[in-house]
Amino acid sequence: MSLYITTPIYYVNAQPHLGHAYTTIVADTYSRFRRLCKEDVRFQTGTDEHGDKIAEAARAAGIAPQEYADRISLLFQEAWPPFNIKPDTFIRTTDEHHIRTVQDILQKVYDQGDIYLGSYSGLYCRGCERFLTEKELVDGKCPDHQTAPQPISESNYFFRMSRYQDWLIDHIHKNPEFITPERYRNEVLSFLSEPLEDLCISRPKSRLDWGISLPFDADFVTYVWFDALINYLSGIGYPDGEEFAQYWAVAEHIIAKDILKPHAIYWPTMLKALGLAPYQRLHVHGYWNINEAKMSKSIGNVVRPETLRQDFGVDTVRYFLLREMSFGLDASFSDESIVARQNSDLANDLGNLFSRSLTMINKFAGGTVPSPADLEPQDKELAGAASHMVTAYTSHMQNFAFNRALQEVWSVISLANRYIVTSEPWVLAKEPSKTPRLNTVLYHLAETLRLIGLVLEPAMPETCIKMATALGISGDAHDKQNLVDHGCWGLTRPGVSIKLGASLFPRLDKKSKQPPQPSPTKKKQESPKGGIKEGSDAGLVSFDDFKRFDLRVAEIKAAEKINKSDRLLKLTVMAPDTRTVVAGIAEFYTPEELVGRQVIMVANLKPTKLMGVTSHGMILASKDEGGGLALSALTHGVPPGSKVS
RNA sequence: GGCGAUGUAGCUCAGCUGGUUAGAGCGCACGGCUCAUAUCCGUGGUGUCCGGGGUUCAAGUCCCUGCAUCGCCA
Repeated sequence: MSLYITTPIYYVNAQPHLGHAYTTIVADTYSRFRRLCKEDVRFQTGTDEHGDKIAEAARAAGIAPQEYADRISLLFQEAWPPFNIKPDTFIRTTDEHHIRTVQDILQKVYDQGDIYLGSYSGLYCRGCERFLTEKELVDGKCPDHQTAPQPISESNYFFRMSRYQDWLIDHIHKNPEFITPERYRNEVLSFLSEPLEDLCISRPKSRLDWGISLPFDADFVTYVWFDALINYLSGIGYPDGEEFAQYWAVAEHIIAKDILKPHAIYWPTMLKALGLAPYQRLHVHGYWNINEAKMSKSIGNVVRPETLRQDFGVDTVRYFLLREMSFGLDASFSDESIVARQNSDLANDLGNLFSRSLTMINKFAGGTVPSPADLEPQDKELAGAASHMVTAYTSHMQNFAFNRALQEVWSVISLANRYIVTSEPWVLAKEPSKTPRLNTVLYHLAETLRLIGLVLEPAMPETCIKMATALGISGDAHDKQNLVDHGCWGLTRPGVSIKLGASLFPRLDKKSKQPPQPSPTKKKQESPKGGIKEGSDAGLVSFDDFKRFDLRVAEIKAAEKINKSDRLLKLTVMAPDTRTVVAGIAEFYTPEELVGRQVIMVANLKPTKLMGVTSHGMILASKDEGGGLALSALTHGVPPGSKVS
């Protein structure tokens, strides 16, 4: 069996964040798992580089789009190796080969009549240079430019997606695993219960020229999906590459839920139009919330994978992400929870089991794994549990239930810790007559650890190398380990020498209780020498605490009363991003006198809904005894978004 | 507005096709051990299983309804 696994290609309008890291780590873990099953795996990731957001960002940065794309793409290429992730291909939509493939496919689909010229109409904002949806409008105006968008219609090319709707519904019904988990399959089916509209796949070059030219009309470029999705084919050499022949039939895509529709609807219909079989499975995962808030640039709580890695180490991050999220559902990230996982699961349970077992083999058996003698029920129980772990783990991994697969391993770790307590090797070691019994116990521990180290390899490759090395399996022998040949009990050869090494995982100091919403960019490691006790001076906060507040200068761009409220005003501020803030100042200021003012805002306050409007920050003001109110202000104007400290 | 999901211990969650005193991990309290990374093991408590109604001999589990949160669509 082979496997072709992909992550989405990441859009180069942002740097890698926790979500990218999760998808990619899942893909890598699954790749490693299938390789551990002796299968042939091809793993692809990459970057998506065309489109108006990129053209715009490049313009803002004063460089060419290609240069901009090169820069950000490089950040993605460099992000993965430190996590022990080595994709077989890193594809870019600006690759020559990709561009040619997209054009070939467009021509083919056009020739067979599935692409036609039609007209597209919508509300167009000249300032934004794009169509806005009704939802984005504020009082019928563009929130960024305060102008009413023009209803215009323009010619564009469309893909006849609707033609394949019935086929797709049928395919999803006949293949229950086509889209998993089931909730997303249901969502897609529900969407498909309404007639599909054809898909607009072009943009006139007069508006956007950063894209792939349509081969049959040089006045247009391809828009988004007909470019991006095709990476899955161009990356393996469609139409006549050897790898395409080998891997397309076994393709599985991993995505986050925000791009479900393109992958579950556009992509299969595109493939059908091309006369290709659809992919095998689509695995859809949820979002990581940060301290219960959505991760977003405007809140300023974006978590960078590299920061995490430096703070916690690769395998702790990999383990945490796989263990904490139930694949398909949202999960929440916080420094506290990752510290808790590291301490309890990794340091106390696994690390300590490993350390105490090896120490005992070293002390009580001269540093070699002894031969087991007669078995007692508890030995059989442990061996049975370890064998069962391998099969249960395998089936959970197949189903993308990484958290459950890991739980299976931890139930054996916990059993092994109990096994030590009940068999008391340190007591056995004191009586020479008990040596055979002692040897049996030590052998069982070594063998259990070998199997644990074997199955944990996909999730924690680095740790497993350390474990295998300590147990006398090193280098080449370790690389050749697999579940098929080495997944059963009893393969450790008595007499093999163990090597003591450093602890697998250090225990981390628990940070003192924190209110939610710490600044995630902050380094978690305080100087251990600092020694300042927090909370000992009632009412005083440390400078570190203060630093967690992100205070910014916000310029008020628009203000309006919120219906049904006497006190609340809805403010649109620039800091420098545009965001909505609700302030309880309507009794003191009219909307008109506020526009243009600069005030001080708490920029990383957890968003909250007031009278139905979500507020992303808090404006600072002072209320005097007489009931008056004065807004915070600066002595002279500064660039919006400047930091206040 | 339409469709759907979710609501279970302080926290995070598991509870398949309805069936004995509702579970796990973390946290907390107490006890034990000393091989080990102040680790490990044992014991313990708390739950109107979101509210209300219904079906059934029996409902956290099915049906209706209300509330809350979230998602998709419009």
